[in-house]
Amino acid sequence: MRTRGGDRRAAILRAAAELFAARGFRSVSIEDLGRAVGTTGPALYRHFPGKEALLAEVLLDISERLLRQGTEHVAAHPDPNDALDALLRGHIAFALAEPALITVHDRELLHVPEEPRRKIRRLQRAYLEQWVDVLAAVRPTTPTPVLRTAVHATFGLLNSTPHSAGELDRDHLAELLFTMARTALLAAGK
Amino acid sequence: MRTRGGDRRAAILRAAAELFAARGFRSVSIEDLGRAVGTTGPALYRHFPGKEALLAEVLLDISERLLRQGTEHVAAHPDPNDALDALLRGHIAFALAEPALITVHDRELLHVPEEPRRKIRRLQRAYLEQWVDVLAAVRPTTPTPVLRTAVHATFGLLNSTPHSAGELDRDHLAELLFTMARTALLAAGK
DNA sequence: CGGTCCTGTTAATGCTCATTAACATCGGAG
DNA sequence: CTCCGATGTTAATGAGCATTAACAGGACCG
Repeated sequence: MRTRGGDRRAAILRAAAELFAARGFRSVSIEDLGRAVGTTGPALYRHFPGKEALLAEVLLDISERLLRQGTEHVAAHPDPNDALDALLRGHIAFALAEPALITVHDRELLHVPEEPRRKIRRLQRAYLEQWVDVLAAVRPTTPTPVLRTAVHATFGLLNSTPHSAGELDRDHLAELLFTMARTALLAAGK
Repeated sequence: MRTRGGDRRAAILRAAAELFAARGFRSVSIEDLGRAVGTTGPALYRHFPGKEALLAEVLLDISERLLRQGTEHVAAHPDPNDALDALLRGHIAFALAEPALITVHDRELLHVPEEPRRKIRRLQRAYLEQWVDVLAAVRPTTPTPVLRTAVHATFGLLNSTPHSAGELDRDHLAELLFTMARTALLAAGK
């Protein structure tokens, strides 16, 4: 029994993110995951060493994508104000496109085993430092701890997206989040 | 074996919030909860009908406290600008004082059984509507769905507190959050 | 005193679930 | 055509854990 694109694996990752976001890591069984991609539970072990490793890979993937996207945006915009806007729009686009990933991302890190968790944290920290560096260029007099905290808080604001079930259409929501986040971030610098 | 204050029950609720916040509902066993308050696991059943009911009570308590506090603040400030500031400061104080409660509050609702969940949601919605009403008085021309979403996003910002491990001291953090949230909220109204 | 409620304790009970075993099937390489 | 590796399937296995049973002591009330 072969899949056309050859990516049962990718399908599992996608389904896992969705299910973990909706019901929480511990409440999703291996059998649930198998069923979601049209196989039985144990088939999963042909693709991943175990349930926790699967979660780790989901989180690793998210963190890497965010960091890579951030790096690209920063590189593409020499002016820090432009870079900041690009970071904001990029993060918002990601959050709107992949609410499940965003949800899992800050909810389930706790269930990842020690070693991959360290790596994920490193990536998350690197992503955050990108923001801090850009922000520091815009607000040179504000102490770094303040900037770091402000960026953290901004992530909280942006990642609230999945909880705001569609009262607004995508574009208005994106615009609203952009405005709020940008003003909040700049207000943080005194 | 009697407890002096007679509140084994309250101790369990406190410990549960702490443990659920740190490790997640499903990862905390009845035995863990018992041990945390100096008894064995099953003793818990003398105070709560079960683990889910215990979680429900924790969340109910939080939601009620936030709503009550909000009501008081709104009642105490006829001017909507003052009321908004009071709501902000109140929420921030709560989040800083009880990071565990805040964490559990928006992470574990999913594990609460149907019936209490409805009640908790109603309280959360009522709390949110308090903010929306006050904000609407300050920004009369902004459509309600925008205000609602903005308040949601602001909660995301404020509740990020537990994740910002102490880079800043309490007072600076509170002030920073206040400034960011206030500007974001007001910027939302065009 | 004697009984009853309250709160604990330890020892079942049963279920869910991750993981592994043992056994198919199929497609492609030779 | 045949063999092998990749991928599935179903049936153990075993652990963890919520919940319940059965039993005990102490406080308070009469």
